[in-house]
Amino acid sequence: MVKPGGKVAARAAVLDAAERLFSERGFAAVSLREIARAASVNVGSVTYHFRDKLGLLEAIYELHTRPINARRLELLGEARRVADPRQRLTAVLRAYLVPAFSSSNDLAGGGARFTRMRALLSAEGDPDAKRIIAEAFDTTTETFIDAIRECLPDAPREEIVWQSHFLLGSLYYTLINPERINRLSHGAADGHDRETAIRLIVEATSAGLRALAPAREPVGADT
Amino acid sequence: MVKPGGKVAARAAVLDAAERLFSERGFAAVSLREIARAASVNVGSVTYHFRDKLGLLEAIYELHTRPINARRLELLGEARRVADPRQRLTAVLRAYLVPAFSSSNDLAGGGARFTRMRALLSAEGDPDAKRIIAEAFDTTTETFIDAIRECLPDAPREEIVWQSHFLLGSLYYTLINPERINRLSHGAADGHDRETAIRLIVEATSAGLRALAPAREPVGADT
DNA sequence: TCCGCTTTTATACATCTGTTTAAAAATATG
DNA sequence: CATATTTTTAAACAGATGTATAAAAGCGGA
Repeated sequence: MVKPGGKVAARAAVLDAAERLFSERGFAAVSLREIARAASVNVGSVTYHFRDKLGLLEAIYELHTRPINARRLELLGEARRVADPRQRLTAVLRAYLVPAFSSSNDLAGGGARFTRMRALLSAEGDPDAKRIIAEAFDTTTETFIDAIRECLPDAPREEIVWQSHFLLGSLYYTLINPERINRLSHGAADGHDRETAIRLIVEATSAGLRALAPAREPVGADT
Repeated sequence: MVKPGGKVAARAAVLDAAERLFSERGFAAVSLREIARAASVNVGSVTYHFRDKLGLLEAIYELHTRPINARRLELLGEARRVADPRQRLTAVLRAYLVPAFSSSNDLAGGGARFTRMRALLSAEGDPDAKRIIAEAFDTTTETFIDAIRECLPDAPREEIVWQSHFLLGSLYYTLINPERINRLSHGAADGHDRETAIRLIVEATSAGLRALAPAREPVGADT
């Protein structure tokens, strides 16, 4: 057991440095020695606290998975109480996105840094890492798919799956390559602007989702 | 100079093996010895033909960049001649996607394998690799953004940039994680089905784009 | 203070990395 | 065939990697 007040500053420092480096350059490309150096700690100290490089990754996941999912479900509960189906859909999508995107200042509580790390990890094929990633968020994702279906009863479920897949791809790619937005927009837009990113991903996804539902209203606002 | 008819089978074999391995596991995670082994060739032979690990990556890029861009512009030319703006938008998006997605059987001519490799590379932060990736496709992307603007004159350019960014993110994530579609859909959909993927990405993106055009922005998106 | 436990350190390990070298083999050319 | 060039090979290089080990240091409670 780790005694409170004991000299365990190293553990937190390693955890923070590892998360930062992993989120910047991925899992395989960062060495334990680099993490140790960044945390001003000996290499052996890393394996002492976390057993493995994979153990370190596990610890990072354990730190964030629960809070992010909890916050997501909390926001989802609020969203479900929105009466207007169209606004409800927006609220549901925001409930999914915001906790994954929001402030990374706190070590715990999730945030963009951790999500960026997950984006990089999902790209690396590392089979051992995949075991850790595996379905840490899938059940929550399914809950959201169900919530989306409640907003769009006529849309086929498979296509909702595709759309939410695109949402995640948009999120990940924006976290991985934000400067591409600045480049292609000639500076008119900023890819690091998280609020704008969330808003536009939500708008794009809800438009895509609504396009799935066979036109309910025969007359009315036709695009 | 490489004489035609010379025993340069090794070069092609290395190129193919490298592209396959890079597209499966990324750049940093694949070693030259692994590539050499897969191509039944000596390690020195790889550096003889390609100088570097980076030279190898350059060669793969040179093999695909031009054909893909040529095919894209060819299809774009056809798309621009579509009269109906809505159908034209769809054709423009397809012109962008199809060459990046289509058959990977031929070594040259581009395809999903090469695009998957690019998706992985864009995730790895490798600065040397970034130099090679840099803007091999950005000018083509700008051409497409202009073509989209012609279909949607009222949409602000920055938001078109964002939307095409999401399109690329959706494409990449689908190529990286196709099995997630199968998992979340409980087998009702197949993430490896390229035609469906193209169709749905096009539908989602055009819906998102069209949502930009008519209504004015409700300012200030607060929770 | 001394003791027992936790944490940190230095060091060593085998293995793998990208790259280079010089010799051997294969091929083309006269 | 003999020669010149291209291509392939085996071997070695220095450095980095993840991990293990044993000694040292730090610390809380008696």
